[in-house]
Amino acid sequence: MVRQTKENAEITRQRIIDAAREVFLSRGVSRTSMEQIAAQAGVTRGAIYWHFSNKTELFSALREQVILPLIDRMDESLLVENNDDPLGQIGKFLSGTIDALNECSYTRQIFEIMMVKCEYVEELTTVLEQTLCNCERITKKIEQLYERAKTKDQLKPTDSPAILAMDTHLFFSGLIHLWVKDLDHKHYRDQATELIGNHINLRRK
Amino acid sequence: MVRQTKENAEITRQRIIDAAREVFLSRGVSRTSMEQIAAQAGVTRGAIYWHFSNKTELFSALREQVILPLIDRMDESLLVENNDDPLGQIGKFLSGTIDALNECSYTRQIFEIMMVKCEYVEELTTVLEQTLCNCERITKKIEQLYERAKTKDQLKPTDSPAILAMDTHLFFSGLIHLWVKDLDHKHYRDQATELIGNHINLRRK
DNA sequence: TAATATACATACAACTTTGTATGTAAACAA
DNA sequence: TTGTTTACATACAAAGTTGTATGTATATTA
Repeated sequence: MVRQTKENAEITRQRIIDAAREVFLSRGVSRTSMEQIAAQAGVTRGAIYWHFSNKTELFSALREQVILPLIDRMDESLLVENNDDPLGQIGKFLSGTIDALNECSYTRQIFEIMMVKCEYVEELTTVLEQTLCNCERITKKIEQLYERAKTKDQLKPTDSPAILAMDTHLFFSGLIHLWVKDLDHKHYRDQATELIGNHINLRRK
Repeated sequence: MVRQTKENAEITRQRIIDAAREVFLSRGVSRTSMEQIAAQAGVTRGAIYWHFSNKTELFSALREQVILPLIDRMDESLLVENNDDPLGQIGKFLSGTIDALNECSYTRQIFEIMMVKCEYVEELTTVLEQTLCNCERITKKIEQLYERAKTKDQLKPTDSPAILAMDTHLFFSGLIHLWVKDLDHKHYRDQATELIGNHINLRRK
């Protein structure tokens, strides 16, 4: 097979991405060679270099396939809509993200790659900046929800929405990190929803 | 110089570790070669291979030089001693760790290496397990302090020490991660102490 | 239907990296 | 003082990795 149809080419491209995910996960991004990815995908390096100019671009494609939809999901889930339980909405947003990880092994694996099997140097430092930037956006949206919770009298009057939002964001960052690292479901994976519930309840009036 | 005294050999060994830290930080662990470390240390690969059997062992030596003292510091700082402000003691423990990062650039750099410039695969997966294990220990100690805070009537009566401890641990994990990534001191590095104070105050009766 | 662009496979050259083997001069021990 | 070990430097072999150049059969287009 030397020349495929457009559709087949797209399939090949996706197979390469999937192969990269698998090899990245077991060998780490830096240690995997194009040859290893090609072997896993059942093609030659030629195919990879035709679809991607180098390993960094392949990694970016892999990452964006999961991160962009996830960001979209977060954004729409945090839309400040008419809701008479803003505090509960925050909880649902957090556990919804965990659910997404639980339900989709692709997403889960790519999270693991990004968090413990990837080195953020040179071309990839921008990825970290993007992540921080996204954190900031989400924190602001959470703050809006806390403000609505305050007007609905769900919070303790002494607590400020800005402080609560930042605290929740830090809590959730820690949870995500430990969730990903908790491969044998010892302390975080199975308890995540409960931990989120507890965190939210600590804020209840 | 072909044969050094024991003391000089020890100096060389430390120079190699220091060089590794610097190169790891700028190029990532996987991408740095022994040759690059040797050049930075002003020796040849021969010297490195005499002191360390391979890059993994060199990395471990580098890591333990910082992690072990830090764990010791945490442990003694969390010693449940007679203290009439256990809640404040938790806060001091957390900000003390941040202070340690602020004060020692070695520690700071090695944290950065371990968190965003290193891939945890194969030989290094045990490091992640150790980290989780240590987290568990610290959470338990924090829980003890929250229990003392409860008996001292510092907490809201509805809040349980176990839940508070876990929540604090997740908060702090998130803070450390974001602190390390916040290279331009935008949102976390300069505000860390304040964030910790807010977190503790959320628990106050 | 002929020309062209596509979607790869194959081949090649250059460089890097690793581990080890060997050399060696000085420190140390007897 | 003479071996022996130490603390490296140097040399070498083997393998891996990258990017590109080139080949090629088939879609696609005009």
